[in-house]
Amino acid sequence: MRRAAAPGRGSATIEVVAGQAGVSPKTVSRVINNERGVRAETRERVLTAIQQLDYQPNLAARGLAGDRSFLIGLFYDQPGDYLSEFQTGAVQRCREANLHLMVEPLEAASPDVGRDLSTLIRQLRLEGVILLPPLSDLPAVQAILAAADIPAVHIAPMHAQDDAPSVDTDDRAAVRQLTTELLQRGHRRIGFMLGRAGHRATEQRYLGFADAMHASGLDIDPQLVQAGNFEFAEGLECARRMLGCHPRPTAIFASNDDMAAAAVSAARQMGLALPRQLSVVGFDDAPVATMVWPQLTTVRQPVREIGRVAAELISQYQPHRQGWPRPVPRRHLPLELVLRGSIAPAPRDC
Amino acid sequence: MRRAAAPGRGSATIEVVAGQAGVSPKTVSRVINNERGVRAETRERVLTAIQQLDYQPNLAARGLAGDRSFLIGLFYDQPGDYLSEFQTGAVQRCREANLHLMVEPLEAASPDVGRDLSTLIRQLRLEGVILLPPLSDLPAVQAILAAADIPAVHIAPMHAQDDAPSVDTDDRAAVRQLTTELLQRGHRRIGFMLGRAGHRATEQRYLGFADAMHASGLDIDPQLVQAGNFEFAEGLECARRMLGCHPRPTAIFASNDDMAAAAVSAARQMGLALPRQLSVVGFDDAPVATMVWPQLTTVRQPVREIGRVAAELISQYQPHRQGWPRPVPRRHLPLELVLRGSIAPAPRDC
DNA sequence: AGTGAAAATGTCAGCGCTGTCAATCAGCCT
DNA sequence: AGGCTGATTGACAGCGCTGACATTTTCACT
Repeated sequence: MRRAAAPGRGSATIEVVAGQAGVSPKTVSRVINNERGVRAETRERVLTAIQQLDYQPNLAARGLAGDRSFLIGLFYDQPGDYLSEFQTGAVQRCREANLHLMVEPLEAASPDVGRDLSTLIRQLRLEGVILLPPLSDLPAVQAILAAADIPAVHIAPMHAQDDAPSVDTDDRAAVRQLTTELLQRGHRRIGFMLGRAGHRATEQRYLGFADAMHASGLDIDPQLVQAGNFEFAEGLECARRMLGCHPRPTAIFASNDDMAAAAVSAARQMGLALPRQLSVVGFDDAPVATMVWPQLTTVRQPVREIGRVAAELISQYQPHRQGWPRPVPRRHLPLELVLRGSIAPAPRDC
Repeated sequence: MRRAAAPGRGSATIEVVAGQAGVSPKTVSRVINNERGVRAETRERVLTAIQQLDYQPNLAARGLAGDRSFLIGLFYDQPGDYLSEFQTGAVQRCREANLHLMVEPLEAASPDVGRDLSTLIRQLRLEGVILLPPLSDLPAVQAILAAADIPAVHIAPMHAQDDAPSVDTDDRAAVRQLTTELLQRGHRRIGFMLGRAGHRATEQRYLGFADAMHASGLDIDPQLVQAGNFEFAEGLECARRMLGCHPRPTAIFASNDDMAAAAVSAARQMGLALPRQLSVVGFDDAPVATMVWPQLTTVRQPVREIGRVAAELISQYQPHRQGWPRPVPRRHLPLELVLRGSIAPAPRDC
């Protein structure tokens, strides 16, 4: 039995469009889905009808009939600026591909991470997922995804999977270059503040630092390498420990801007004049980078662009062909060095 | 013709569950949708079958048959910490209600804001939307929503609509209290830095300041009220202008922490000792509040909780009854004052 | 003009649920 | 026991679209 149509809501159906264009519903469907095998003139006619009727295909019906969902999942562990920038980029790209993005929190540390993910995937029938670090490196997550045969794009994974595309930036080179800037300004004792364990960024940024030091024939004083976790409070402790060393470092490279800001703060509290007595470098070009004085020399990440690219990669997956194009796509996005007032030549008296 | 089922993907259908439980599919449907009129014992049997088969109803099919989408839209204009905290809370609540959240950027300033919104609503067939400021005050947006008959929850709207629920916090009272703290410490010349025009927060926070000043019989020096826009850079300018006044203010109340941090920075650059020569107060308890020295006295917003409540309100809408419960739900969430080192007694010599 | 192959278009069932309404059942009264 | 009422349950079509396959059209070439 035919029920009353919802009043006003929703738009015309595909049949109405077909009538208006003088073709069968199937042909309209072909046009909507951009299938080949429709004469240009016919396509034009259909498109016109769609416009005239302001027709929007019914997602649920398309999904049910075609066994699709048009949904991409974006999973994150930590809310924050990074996430919201990233998702803004990803949504933009999804719109162009006529996909939609479901942004979902997922606790990396929770023992239920697998079950939670699994439920979401099956409930939403996601066509693909994007994993933000550190989720991109969780074996439990990868297992679920593989079992469900869901394509995943990993953002800055520590260990790139052979069969999973990834997007990252060359943090190592950027840190190497910025460390070299410090070396060129005469710094020899440089402290390094590590990020949270288990992140690619943590590893790569340190390696870049080591690269530059070794290339200049300098040894790294283990006392001057402190384990932070990307957070300000921890950065404060690290900085204090470093600045308590003798001889004191003349520069500190922090793995992100929050910790760099902490270094600035700690130094100031110890009465040091910045940047004369201490140079500080950070990473991310976070808002705080321009909120401290002197403003931080840092590295700008194109976060929104990374989001855009991640969404683009997902849409390259061919479900019914062989899956990912070969070789599996990997994108490395360029980083931009941002030189600001927080670095200066090394003091003489050191 | 029956096509081959997708291999492995997806779960059992409602028919399989019905078979296992020895009831008709319709009864399973009743249980899933929590309809009344199912005997407790029958319900139990169905639930068991669902568990055993790990059945997940097909969203697309439910949507198509029931003319629903199970989707709530969250629209934002500005990415950032606020957004990502908010959405985390909203998603949590949505999960409990078996709804899903689509987070979508929408440029408030764009002339296409209406068209963009309209497309999204019709494409996704959203069942409700949450509007973050300043979208919550855009007439164009409200018109679209009303025309499409979509329930909307407004977050911190300037002008609460009679027929639209809203969630907000009593910024006015919080600022009044904190201003009083300054007054009690002997401050008389207090500068106030406004937020971006068009936000409820901007208006309410200023009113709270004015309340406290007037309650103490003090006049507000127009020179000491400067128009910022919630951003650090602008805050820096505002602070410089204020601190250039004679006599200099002994305290500055900024409408958010970024601008308060700017005030700290500006004061420091002018050689003032903080908090001895200048007290500073912010709002939000943003990360930067504990990254500057001295740490900012501020107001903590329960952002995640606001998100949760917004999602809860949306699910109170009764599409086929009279719409919103009466009176239209409005929630005011409590704010927490956070007293930190950035305020001190007013200096004598002023 | 006639032929065959490829291109374009159409037909129709069915995706997995839920709305409508009909059928059945349990409990209660006379 | 029979009849009545309200509570449960079931039968069935159809939501709007797309997959598989059938049919028609087009067009190059004989």
